[in-house]
Amino acid sequence: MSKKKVSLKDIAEKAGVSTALVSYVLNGKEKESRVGVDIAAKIRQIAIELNYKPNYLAKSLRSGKTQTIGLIIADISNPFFANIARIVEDEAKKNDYTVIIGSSDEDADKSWDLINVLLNRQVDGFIIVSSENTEEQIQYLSSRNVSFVLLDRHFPAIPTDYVVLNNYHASYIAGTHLIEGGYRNIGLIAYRSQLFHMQERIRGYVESLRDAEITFHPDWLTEVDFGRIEPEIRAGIDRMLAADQPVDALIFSTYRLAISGLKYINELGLTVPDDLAIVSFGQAEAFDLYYCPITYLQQPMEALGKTAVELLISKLKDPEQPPRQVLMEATLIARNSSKVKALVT
Amino acid sequence: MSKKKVSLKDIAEKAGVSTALVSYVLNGKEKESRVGVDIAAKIRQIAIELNYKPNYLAKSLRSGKTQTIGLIIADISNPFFANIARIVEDEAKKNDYTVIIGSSDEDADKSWDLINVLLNRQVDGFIIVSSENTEEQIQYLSSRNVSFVLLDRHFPAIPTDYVVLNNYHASYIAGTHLIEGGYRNIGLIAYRSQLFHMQERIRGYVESLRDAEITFHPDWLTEVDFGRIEPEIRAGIDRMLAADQPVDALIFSTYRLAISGLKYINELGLTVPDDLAIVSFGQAEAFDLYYCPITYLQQPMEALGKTAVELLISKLKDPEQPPRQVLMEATLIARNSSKVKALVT
DNA sequence: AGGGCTTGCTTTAACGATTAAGCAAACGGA
DNA sequence: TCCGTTTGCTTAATCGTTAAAGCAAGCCCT
Repeated sequence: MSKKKVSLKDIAEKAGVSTALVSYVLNGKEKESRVGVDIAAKIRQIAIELNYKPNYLAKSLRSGKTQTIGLIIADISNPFFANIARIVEDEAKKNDYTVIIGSSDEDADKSWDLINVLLNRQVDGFIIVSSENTEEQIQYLSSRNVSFVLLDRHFPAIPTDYVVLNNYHASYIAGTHLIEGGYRNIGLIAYRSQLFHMQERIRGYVESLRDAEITFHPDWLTEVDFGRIEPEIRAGIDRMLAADQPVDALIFSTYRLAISGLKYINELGLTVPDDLAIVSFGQAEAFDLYYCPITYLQQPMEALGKTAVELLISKLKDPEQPPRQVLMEATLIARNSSKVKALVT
Repeated sequence: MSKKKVSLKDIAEKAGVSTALVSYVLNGKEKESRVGVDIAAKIRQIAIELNYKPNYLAKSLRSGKTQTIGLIIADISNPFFANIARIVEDEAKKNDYTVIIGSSDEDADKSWDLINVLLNRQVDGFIIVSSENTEEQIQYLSSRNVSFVLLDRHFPAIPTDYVVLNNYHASYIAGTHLIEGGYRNIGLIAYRSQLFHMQERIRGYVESLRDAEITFHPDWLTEVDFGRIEPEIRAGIDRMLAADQPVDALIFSTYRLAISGLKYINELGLTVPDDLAIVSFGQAEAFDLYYCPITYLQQPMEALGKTAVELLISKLKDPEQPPRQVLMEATLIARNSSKVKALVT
């Protein structure tokens, strides 16, 4: 496409020098390479005149670096991840990196595909929001000495760089908040997943009950299959409400589960928070719009995204450095959906 | 990073032939290049053994093609665009293209930046959701003979390839739907924008009123500044409700306006649809979750994204072909927010 | 048998940039 | 004056791939 590009050679010819000199000057290596002051000025001048833009492909081929980061995200249609993507992109650009985003759609095969495509494209490193059953992919990258940072989710068994939420604590806070609001029979809806962040969310919830000396009732925990969210949430909520000790509050461990669950709660004609108090992970416009604004755990998205980029870039500079791990805290944004329980007199 | 890559040379050495032969074989040019059948087989064999992966950088440098598409989106945090991005990515991958996504955040300067970065990265072509005041950017690309397809928004004054919604008709349908539901005083909230798609949405609305012989009242139209959505929507709704002929129905011309508007309507304590019927462009989980599900104009996202990719790829194959324009229809999904007006007796 | 075609491969240049190595001219020191 | 250093530039190799051009051996045809 388009007009012929300006290359070093064009500048060299116009200046009557070799391409080497031009390269030295335009890369600020005039000192080390003993380039004459006047010719350097002339070269710079001509470069501007011709509006020279270096060819990244050639640069990359030579250097083996593409200044490109591969971002593999579990689900781009989730607004949380879409925002993370935007933040990562911005931050990367500030550091002169370009980001190639791929969505694995929570599918291990798609994730493999993406990794291979991006490796082929010679990305310098990865930021990865891992899906289920992708440990081997992470191991593979590790074994090939590819630089990467895990974001939002990590595998405790594999020593890697990562930036994640303190999911245990976030969940614990959510449980405690409801308990302090007078709710006693608190349910949790989570994904049926081996992913550590999900296990931690369950653990935090369970321990918040235990610390308040509330006996956890197995019926209060619904684990939902990723592929069958709708029906399993319905069944789960039904079961929770029909339990010996029916739940009076629900924690949703992700945004998507909350959306689905709230729809069903609407259908059932239940009122939030009188019939059922709600706290959810994630954040979304939908929560503001709900007739009763939803209490949610706010994740430090900016910080998560920025830190991931920082860690990766620092790793790219010095691949030998030991892995760094960052744990961040969520903030509970209390709203009406979890307001102090009305006394039943 | 990582182990040394396998190159054509490695295969050539192992097979005891020149790299040229290897290149011919692995590119399926054995016939034209008269490569011996047995040596071809041997080369292929070795390539598999060594797990050869071609170096895209070198290929691209040589060919001038990167098999990469730049996707510039007006706002990635908008779920509509995030979904479009995903569809474009999938479709591109099917055609062996990689997508680099950039969000211009509705900002012309950022859009310029992105275009330059991506041009420097030698993308083969662009798919662009234009922001306001970016005609000159489109003109520039045109004049440089860069291949691109406009998506969702276009500039009628510039002859380009594009794939957009029939915004006029969509808006007309929305208006007509409300009129048929018995609403007479219908307001529209739109962006204050010169972008053609927005103008068309306004035109469609106005003409739906005219065709129903309803006199359009200027107070019924609120145009909102992109940077000041919240306050201007509030002011606009206040004005519409205080008008001589207060509105009994509202059309939101984008998803984001609807979210903002509905929040305020909630605050005012108005009931949808009894106090105010609603129809909105865009689609989102939030609309399902609202206590009264929102009627919306469903856009053929799949088709939009896929067609854009198709047009672009076909343009890349033959850059000389005349521009093609595609107009798609929205479907009105009627729900409770616009149900037939209860008779006031 | 000698000229031309076919077959099967190699050589070489090129894409655009970087960089080690080389080389001539000018300069400095004793 | 002579040798060694510095200065200022060029040459050439390299990254991995492609493709035009070249070349030797074997074939056919008359």
